[in-house]
Amino acid sequence: MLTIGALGKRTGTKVQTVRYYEQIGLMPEPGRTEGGQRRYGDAEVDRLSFIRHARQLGFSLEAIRELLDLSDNPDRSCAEADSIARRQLKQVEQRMARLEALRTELQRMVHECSGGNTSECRVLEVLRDHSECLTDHDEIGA
Amino acid sequence: MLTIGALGKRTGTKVQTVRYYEQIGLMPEPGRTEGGQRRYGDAEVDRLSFIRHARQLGFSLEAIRELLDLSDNPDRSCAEADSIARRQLKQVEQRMARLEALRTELQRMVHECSGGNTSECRVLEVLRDHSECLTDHDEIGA
DNA sequence: TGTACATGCTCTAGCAGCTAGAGGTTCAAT
DNA sequence: ATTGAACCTCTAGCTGCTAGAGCATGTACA
Repeated sequence: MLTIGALGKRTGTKVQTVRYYEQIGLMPEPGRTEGGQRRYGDAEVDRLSFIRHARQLGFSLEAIRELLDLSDNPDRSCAEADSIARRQLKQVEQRMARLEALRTELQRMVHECSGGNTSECRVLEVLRDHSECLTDHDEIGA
Repeated sequence: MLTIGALGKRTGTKVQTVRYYEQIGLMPEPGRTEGGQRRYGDAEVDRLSFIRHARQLGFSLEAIRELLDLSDNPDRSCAEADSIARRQLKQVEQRMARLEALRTELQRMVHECSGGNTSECRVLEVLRDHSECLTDHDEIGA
């Protein structure tokens, strides 16, 4: 049986985060010692690893909740998990496209800066006047 | 003179957001009517446009605070603004690299999924077992 | 058996960057 | 004078944690 600290170490999760996951119902309420300390077994290690791994892949906690639910019910259709993953993939691709545009704009700003004082700074000028931009980049970056 | 709503429309900013920027000191406290409503002039339109544009390029509010400060002092060195922009560019590039790795992993998961039920779902399997991954992706996506 | 001290506990508040709602007032047009 | 949209302040909520206060437990060693 593992303490919460040991569980955290095994899965690369902070203790506070484990308790947070329990609080929002992602992790089950574990058994306790007489003194009230949490003790975990292998199932919890697996579940938390799953969660962390999905987080690393950028899945939201809500998406992870769904995935865990699917994982707990082996008879349900794989198509649901697949669609969650596809949704995530699409999000990642959209973000990349956005960042690509931002990078171009930032590179242009930086390359055109030639020193001197701020009254003739290209970086500030571009920020002051949107019409100098090549792309739209209407939505917030990232 | 513009109302807060008109200012918002001109700059593509929600009214609440304008008030929020005022609260955190990014926007100045504007003049008021006798009844207590905010009224804005051209300077505020410019300043808010600057802020929104910088946000669209992904700058944090703290970075924007610095940029505005530089913009308000035309005698200071352009190098500072340049370095803020370079920092932002670097961040964008790092995020892109991270997303690139995530995309690869997600594509692999999705492509290997061949239907059926969740007990043999590749998506869930990959999430369960990190050792199946090609990349490290240790840090949280995005 | 005593004691030290790392680790555990709960509870609350904070981070970015807004957004939404309650409950009330002002402004401009008719 | 009246309507109704837009304004006001204040508070709380969103995601996904993280940090700290103040106290209790567990374990190792003498």
